[in-house]
Amino acid sequence: MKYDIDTIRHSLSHVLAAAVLEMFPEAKLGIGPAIDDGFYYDFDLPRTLIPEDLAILEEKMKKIIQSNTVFEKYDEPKKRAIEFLKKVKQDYKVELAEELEGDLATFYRLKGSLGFTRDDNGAVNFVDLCKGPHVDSTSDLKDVGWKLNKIAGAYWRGDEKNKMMQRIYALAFEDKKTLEDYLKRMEEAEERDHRKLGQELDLFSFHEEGTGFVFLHPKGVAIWNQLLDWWREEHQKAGYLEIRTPIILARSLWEQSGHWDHYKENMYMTKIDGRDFAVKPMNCPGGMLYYKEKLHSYREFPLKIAEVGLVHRHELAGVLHGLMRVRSFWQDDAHVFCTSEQVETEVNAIFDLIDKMYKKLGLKYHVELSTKPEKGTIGSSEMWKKAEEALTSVLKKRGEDYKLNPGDGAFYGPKIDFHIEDAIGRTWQLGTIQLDFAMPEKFKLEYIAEDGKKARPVMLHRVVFGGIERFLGILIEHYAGAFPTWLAPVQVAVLPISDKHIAYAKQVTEELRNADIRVEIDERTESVGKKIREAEMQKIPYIVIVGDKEIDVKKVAVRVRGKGDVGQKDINDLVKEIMI
RNA sequence: GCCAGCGUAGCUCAAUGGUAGAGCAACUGUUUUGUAAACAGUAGGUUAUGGGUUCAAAUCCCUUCGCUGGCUCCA
Repeated sequence: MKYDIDTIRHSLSHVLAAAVLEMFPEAKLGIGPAIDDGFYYDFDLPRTLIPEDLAILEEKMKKIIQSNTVFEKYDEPKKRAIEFLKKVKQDYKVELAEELEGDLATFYRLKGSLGFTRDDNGAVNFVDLCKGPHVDSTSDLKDVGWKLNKIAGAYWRGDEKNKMMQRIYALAFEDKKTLEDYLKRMEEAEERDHRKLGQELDLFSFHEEGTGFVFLHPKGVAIWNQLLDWWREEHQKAGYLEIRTPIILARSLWEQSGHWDHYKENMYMTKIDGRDFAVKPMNCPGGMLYYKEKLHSYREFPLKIAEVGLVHRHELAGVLHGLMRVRSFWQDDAHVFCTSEQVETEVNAIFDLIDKMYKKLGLKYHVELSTKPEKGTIGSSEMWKKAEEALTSVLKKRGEDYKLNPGDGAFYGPKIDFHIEDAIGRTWQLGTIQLDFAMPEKFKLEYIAEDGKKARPVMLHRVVFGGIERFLGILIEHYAGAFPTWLAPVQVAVLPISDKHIAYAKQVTEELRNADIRVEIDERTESVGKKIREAEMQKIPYIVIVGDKEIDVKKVAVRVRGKGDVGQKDINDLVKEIMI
C-alpha cells in the first residue's frame, strides 16, 4: 500500500470538510483526525444536521474524489496565516494557529476542486490549516471503503465548558471489501451485546422506576454467586479477611475522608433524625473506621481487609449503559495496609492475583497508569510523587506494556487500571490498584513499628472484578452468553421425550440436583425438537434426553453444547464430568 | 448534564393524518412426540407520559420520563 491507513483516513476527513463547506459555506471547522476505524471531523454549523444530510455529503465527497484533485501543501508565515483564517472566519482554526510552535503555519489546499472558500485572488479553493500528511491526490482515495456513519455532539477541545460542535463520524478502510467485512463483524458483535443477551437469557432487567439500578434475575444471581464463591476461595488463599460495612454513614465521616468536598456531586444524601447522612459511593471510609478500632502492629502487615460492598454513585444520565455503567453497584473491594517498604511487593502480588483470575476466564486486558489530576486532589505532592514512582516501578519490573493517562488518577492517589474490550471494541475499566498515602493521613491511621514507635501505614485500594455488574456484562459479551459449565446459570436441561417419561426425568433431575448441579426440567407437552431448540438457544451446556431407551438401561442420552449428541451416559459419570 | 435519534401487545416488528396489525411467547384444546420450531383456537393495546394543532393524531408541535449512539465524566 502506498499510504498509511491513517493518512488515507485523515485525507478523507478533509474531503468531508470540503463537502461540508460546499453545503454550508459559513461552517466553521474544528479538527478532523483519523481514529481506529475511520475518522471524524468537528463542525460548528448554522443548523443541526439530520441523518439525510449524510447521504448528501457522501455524494459530494464522491464527486470531489472523482475530480482527481491534488492535495497541495504550502507554508505561510504564522501571522499571515492567522490573518487569513480570521478573514475567512475560521475561529477554531485561528485558535489552533495561534498555538502553533515556530513561525510557519502549514496549509493544504485541494487545488482545482469544486471550491468552498475564496483565497486572496478570489479563486475558489478549499483550504485547511493542517500539518498533514495527506495522500497526493483525491484519486488515491478511489478504492478506499468508507461510509459516513453517525452524527454526534462533541465539546470543542473536549471541554464541557466549551461550545458543543457537531461531529460527523465515518468508517474508512483500505478497500471496500475490508469495510464490508468490518460492517459484518460489527453486526455479529451486536448479537453478543450483553443487554440483548441479558433479556434473551433472562439474566437481568432495568425499569423506569430505577434508572441505572439493576434487577438481577435468578439466572443472573446464579452466575454472580458462582463468581463470588470462586472469588472468596482465591482471596482466602491470598490471605484476605472479609468485612461488611454499612451503606449509609454520617456526613462527618465523608467530610473527614474528603468525599464531601471532592465527590459530593455523585453522592446520594439523606437526613435521619435531622442529621445529614450519605449513601457510600466507595467502601474505604467504612474500612478506615474498622482499621481504627484497635491498635495495629507491623507484625500484622500486610493486613488485607476485603469488602464486597454495595456503592451508589449518581452518574450523569447520559453515561448509563446496561450493566457496564450503573448508579448502584457492588465492588469486590479490598484495602491492604502495609509499610512503605512493602508497597512494591504488595502491588505486585495484587497484579498477580488479577492476572491469574482474568486468565482463568480467558479475558485479555491492557493496563493503564493514571497519575495526579491537576486539581481537586488531597495529599502532598511528595506523597503523589512517591506513589507514582512505586506504581511505575512495578510496571517496569514486570515488563508490562502500559498506557500513561496523565492526570487521570483518583483524588486520593494514582492507580493502575485493567481495561477490557466489550463486544464492539469499547474498553471498560475493571480491575484497579490504587495507591493511597492520603487517606491514612486524613484518618490518622497508625501502627506500632519495629522500633516501638507509632508510624503511618500506607494503604492500597484494589478491586479485581471492579464493578461486579460491569464484570458480569463483560463476561456475557466475552462468552456470548455461552458460559463455561462452572458459571452457567443452568448447567443441565432434562427433556422427557413424552409425558410417560416425566417420572423418570424427575428422578434424573433430582439426582443431579442432589449432586449440586444446576438443573432444569422441561415438562411441557412440546416436541423433543422444540425443547432441544429452546435449550440450545438458552446456551445450556448439557442437554439430557430421556425416553424408553434410557429408562430400560437407567441411563440418559446426552447432548453437549457445541458438540451435539454424544450418546448415552450413566448419571454418575455425567455428574463427574460436569463437576470438573 | 450536553448533542442527535428513537419509544406501537411480554419479545421482534408493520401501519406516514382517515377503523391499530403480523410472527413468536402466553392461555385452551387436539397431538405423546427421539436430537434446533406439531396443529387449531382464544386472549392480549388510553400507540411511554401530559398537553396542543386538526372534522380526524401512533403519525404534526411542545412537556416530562425512558432507551440508543456520541461528548464530558467513570468501576
